[in-house]
Amino acid sequence: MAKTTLKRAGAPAGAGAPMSATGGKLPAERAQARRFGKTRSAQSSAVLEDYVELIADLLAESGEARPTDIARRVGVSHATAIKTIARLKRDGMATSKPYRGVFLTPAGEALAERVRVRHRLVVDLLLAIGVPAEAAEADAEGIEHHVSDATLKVFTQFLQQKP
Amino acid sequence: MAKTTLKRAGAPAGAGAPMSATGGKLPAERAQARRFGKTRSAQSSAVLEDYVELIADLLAESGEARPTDIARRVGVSHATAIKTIARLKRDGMATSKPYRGVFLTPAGEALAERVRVRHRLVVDLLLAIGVPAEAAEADAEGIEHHVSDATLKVFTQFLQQKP
DNA sequence: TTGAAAGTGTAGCCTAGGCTACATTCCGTG
DNA sequence: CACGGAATGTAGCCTAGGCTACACTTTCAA
Ligand SMILES: [Mn+2]
Ligand SMILES: [Mn+2]
Ligand SMILES: [Mn+2]
Ligand SMILES: [Mn+2]
Repeated sequence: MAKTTLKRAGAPAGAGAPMSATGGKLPAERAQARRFGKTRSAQSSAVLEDYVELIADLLAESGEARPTDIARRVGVSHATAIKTIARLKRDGMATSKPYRGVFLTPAGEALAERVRVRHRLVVDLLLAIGVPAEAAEADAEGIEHHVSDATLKVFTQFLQQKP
Repeated sequence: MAKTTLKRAGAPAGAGAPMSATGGKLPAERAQARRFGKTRSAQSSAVLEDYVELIADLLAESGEARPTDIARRVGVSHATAIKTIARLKRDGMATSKPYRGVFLTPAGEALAERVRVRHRLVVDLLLAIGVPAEAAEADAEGIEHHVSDATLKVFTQFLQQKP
């Protein structure tokens, strides 16, 4: 086939930092990988966080949290909601008996409270810098799961000094 | 078993708004479901957006984007990277031939540019309100995928008036 | 020039989180 | 008190996005 032997481009041999032969992987690369990993891990708790927050809301509003109500509010089928509730139970966040609605364990309530506070803080910050209400609510629903404690603290300070 | 017939709690009959019998579902419920749906849809493009941005970076830095480099930067196995690249190709964002590295289509380059600008804007906003650099970088990696155009515009305005 | 190391690709497995279809249970009315 | 409709639960299917193990190709150094 006489394929022309293509030399690999870039990074010839001693490109930039010598990387000290400690097994490769420059610190900048590590840092980026760690950030992506953090994002993945935050994302993996996002759905459960939203469910716990929502269940707490329903319990506070009406005294019960039924799968169908949860499903309608989240916008998924009831079968999907029930499977997610099963994961919550598996993780010790919720309890339920057949046909009897869902309740939160102490761990679940604690998580719900943290998530609720964080949600409100994110919305308030977006509003404070001028984001329209509906966009703030919509964006916060995704953003909240990626806001670290350090960033959350800064949000709080910003909101205190502002008004 | 003599299970006491538990009456369902809450929402007795005429709770709050009459919901007009148009098939149920109060507007507030709809709005919340729509927000959750938006979040799900934003999330589903997140990984592909990050890959496209990263591939553009690698191409700019060194002229090539190889699966192993992508995998190392993202922090996943090379097999996972290759499968994601396959999705990018399926979606018309990238091209590649066996053993020859990955390139972006015009659509892929356009997406990369948008994602790059948005990423920077989110980081800059976090920095502007006082978030420490490393937290800003880490959180932005997740937040960016949930920032709407409306919110992005507000971020731009905020950054212009600030410094 | 050739062989070993590095890179690439494939196969197969797993979980999360969606869905539809169907079976079962509950509950308010007639 | 019996039904019929609503709610609940189960089964099975799908894709995304992780992983390891193994096979094949390329590249580079001896
Ligand atoms: Mn959320
Ligand atoms: Mn929320
Ligand atoms: Mn990202
Ligand atoms: Mn990014």
